[in-house]
Amino acid sequence: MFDFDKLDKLIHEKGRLGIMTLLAARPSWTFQDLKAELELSDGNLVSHLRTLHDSGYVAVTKEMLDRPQTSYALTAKGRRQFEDYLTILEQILKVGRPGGSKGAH
Amino acid sequence: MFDFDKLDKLIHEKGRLGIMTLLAARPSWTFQDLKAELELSDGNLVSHLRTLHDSGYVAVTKEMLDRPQTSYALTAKGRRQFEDYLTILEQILKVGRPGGSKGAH
DNA sequence: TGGAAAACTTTGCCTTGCAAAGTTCGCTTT
DNA sequence: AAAGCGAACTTTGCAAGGCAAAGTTTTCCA
Repeated sequence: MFDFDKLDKLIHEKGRLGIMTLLAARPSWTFQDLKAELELSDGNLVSHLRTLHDSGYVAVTKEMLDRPQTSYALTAKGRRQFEDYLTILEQILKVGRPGGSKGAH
Repeated sequence: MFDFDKLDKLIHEKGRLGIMTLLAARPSWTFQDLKAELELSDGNLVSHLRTLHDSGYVAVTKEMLDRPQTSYALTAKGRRQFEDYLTILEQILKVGRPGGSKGAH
């Protein structure tokens, strides 16, 4: 009926889902911008980003400007995986809303 | 930008997300039908259903036909919560797919 | 030299999912 | 009546993983 069990565990976690969504929305994000937008602690944000990087979903760029600045972007793999994830979200919306947009306020 | 942190933890878990989606798709499901559709073990399915019931998201009906048969349905609260959840999924789809359906295969 | 900010590490707690095995209960069959 | 079966549920134990808090390193600026 729908492939809910194929939801990528790495992406399907609130914190990382937030990160992946932002990274998909815009080509590059600084650590500070992600932190401000997602309201996560330094430690948790770094560790989620490392998890995603270790899995090859996210590319990391370190610069030294005025201050040190690390930027993050999706890799091709990350983008593919996220797109598959979104496809399942669409299935859920379709199945979970019988009759289409009937009940929408 | 989007309320990813408002994703209901009770719903945002693969197993229970599957359950809630099915319950939203059709008024009533037997335990056996849920089990067949979701391919979860008895124990896990029961325990997820209990979690949802304890939170007032799911109503339980026990009958004694040929065999014992327990059925499950969403409560009004469960439906509301799930609808809110779906709303956030829509935000994610919108934000996570810049340019709309541009990249869709 | 002292301090601030960015980025990252470490530690520890605690929740929670999951698998596996066992239990209860009512019906059916012999 | 006794045995067996299937549905539904409980229990136990393990292991993964999120989260918070505090500490560390490095570079720039006053």
